[in-house]
Amino acid sequence: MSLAPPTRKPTLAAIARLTGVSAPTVSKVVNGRGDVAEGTRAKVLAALEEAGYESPAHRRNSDGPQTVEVAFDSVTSNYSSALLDGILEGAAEAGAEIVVGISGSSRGPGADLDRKARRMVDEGRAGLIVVTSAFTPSHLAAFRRRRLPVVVVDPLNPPPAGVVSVGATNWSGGRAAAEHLLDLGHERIAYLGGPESAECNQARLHGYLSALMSRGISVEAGYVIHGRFRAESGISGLTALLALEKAPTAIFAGSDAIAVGVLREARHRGIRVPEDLSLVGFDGTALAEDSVPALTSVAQPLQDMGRIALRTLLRQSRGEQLDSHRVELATQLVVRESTAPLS
Amino acid sequence: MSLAPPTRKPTLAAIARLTGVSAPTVSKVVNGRGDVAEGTRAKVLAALEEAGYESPAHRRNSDGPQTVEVAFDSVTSNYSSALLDGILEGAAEAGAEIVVGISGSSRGPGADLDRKARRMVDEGRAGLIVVTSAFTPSHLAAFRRRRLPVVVVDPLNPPPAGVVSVGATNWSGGRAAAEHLLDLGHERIAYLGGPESAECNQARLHGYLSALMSRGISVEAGYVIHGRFRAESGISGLTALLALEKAPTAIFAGSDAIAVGVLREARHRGIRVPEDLSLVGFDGTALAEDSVPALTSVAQPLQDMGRIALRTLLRQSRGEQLDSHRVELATQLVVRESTAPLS
DNA sequence: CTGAAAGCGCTTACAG
DNA sequence: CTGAAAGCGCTTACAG
Repeated sequence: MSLAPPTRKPTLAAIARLTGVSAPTVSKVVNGRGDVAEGTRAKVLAALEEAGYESPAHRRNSDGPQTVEVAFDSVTSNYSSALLDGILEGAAEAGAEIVVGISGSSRGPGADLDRKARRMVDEGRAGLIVVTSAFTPSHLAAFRRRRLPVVVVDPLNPPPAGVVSVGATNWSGGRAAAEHLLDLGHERIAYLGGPESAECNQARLHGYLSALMSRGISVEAGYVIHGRFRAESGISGLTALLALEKAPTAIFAGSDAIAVGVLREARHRGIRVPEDLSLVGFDGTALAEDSVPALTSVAQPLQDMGRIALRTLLRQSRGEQLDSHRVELATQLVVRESTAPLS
Repeated sequence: MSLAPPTRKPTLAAIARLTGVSAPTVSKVVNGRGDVAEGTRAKVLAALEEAGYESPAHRRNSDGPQTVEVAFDSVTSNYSSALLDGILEGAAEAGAEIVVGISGSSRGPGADLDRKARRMVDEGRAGLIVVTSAFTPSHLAAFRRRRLPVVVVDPLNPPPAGVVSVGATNWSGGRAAAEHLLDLGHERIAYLGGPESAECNQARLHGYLSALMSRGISVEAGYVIHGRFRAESGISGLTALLALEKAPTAIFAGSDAIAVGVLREARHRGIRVPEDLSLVGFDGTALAEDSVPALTSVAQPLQDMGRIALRTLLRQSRGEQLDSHRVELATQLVVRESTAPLS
């Protein structure tokens, strides 16, 4: 039985003694080296956590404000801007700082990822917010090994179990959009979505499908088209829909950007919105309000999503237990000028 | 005669060898301890400087990538997004990192500023990019004292001598906009600008004035109105212009956002653009392309401006001499649908 | 995959 | 004031 030692900052050697492994092995775990048996790693990680060990890299960065890294796929969209605005707001409240980067979507995840995680530890990042990008098990491994918290906003794929994600009620939003069109008498309603595998896209699509099904309406062949969350996909999507034998009378677009593309192509072809074609967007950014006609759109609380993503990340970084691994904020259908009763 | 040693970072021990004192003594000098003879201290300091020794404290901020801080007044505009995109592009090229913040425009500059500069030094920032904000002599003092380089993009006021600024050829752009309208036969041309004191606004205004003057056309009273670079200023501006005895037949707006406001208010009032009113914007963001009718606008190369601001800052931070304290990139008038001959 | 041994750069305590 | 010696916390190279 030993007296509690004067509480000093635990050293690497102390952790070694505690776990019964050597100092070099602890060093390897701390620095995320690969050549450590999983069992050993787990044991050491637990002791590290328990004792509150801080690596030199961590230590030297932890005296200033916390720094959170944000990886966007692109920064030039109203969606990204609104989200960034919310993240910055949250950071200002928490006294944290934001480093912005573009996720190099060109390269596949690999050794690069490991380097990125290592760099982030070296620079003392509190964690990473990933926006509209894929988050794979190999990401998870690289970040978890180094105890870097991650929050994913609107992930492009279902993130591995245990990864926190923030989004909106995409399914209800999709359902609300379709119901609005159904209520206006439309039955030939198409869906022009983003990347097929994107989780938010899937949810919007299935919300739409469920609304149609519950009214006993089946979706025509060719009425569901996937692309990217960009105006170009709206242009090509409308073009494809008009080539169908039975063109739709209404379109639900998976994002405002897509809807703007539809609008542009419709104008180009002399199709009047909403007289000839009703159109609903998704996101509720300034784009929806500014376009002509103003877009009926399912609004996401993007600023709040950004703020909450930041706060959730910091909470994880402080080691707090989270209530949930998925935060979903309410969407709201905002009716403007781009939808009208079927004539 | 010894061969040049492989250039590694000089260690404390190396400095000791160089000066002929012991390592502990060098350590004392580096850490500013008092118990060192003045002569010894001087000798060691000189060697430290000469060899470019970096203390662990210093090193912790300088071994990673360079970090540049960017202060926006707001991040939710196409203007800011495009600029940020360029800045990030430049940072990726240079291996630098970007910390984004919103400049707290609410508080006046004071002791706060000094704190900010001090914090930036503590965190080892390479410098600061200021976007569309005021940069005053007291900023200059706070940053110069700490040898922190600063680059101002589209400053709201003429920055103090010696501060580097990046912008576009606003005067020529303003002149080009007005000449385009004059060429279409318009003579009653109003200017709806941003903040009166903003340098870029002044340049655009005077470009416009010079075009009118050189055709011997005088500007009606009330035809020049200042506001903010926001849609609201377009709405209020058009309202004010329509209340004049002689309403203009064409408007040159100081930004696309202002022009979009004009467009919205015009539509609201049943005024057709360009049939009843010709309209030219400024910036050439996605806003201009997406609005209906698509805006004739003076395009600024915002991405390039961002990239160049970043590169210029890093060059300063490396101590390179700059050729010029003002970098100006070319603007270009892009004619779209919002302008037509005077009928 | 593990750890004894050697080593790194720096600091401390203290004898002179 | 100075520096030989011991020590700190951590990492590296490498034998097993």
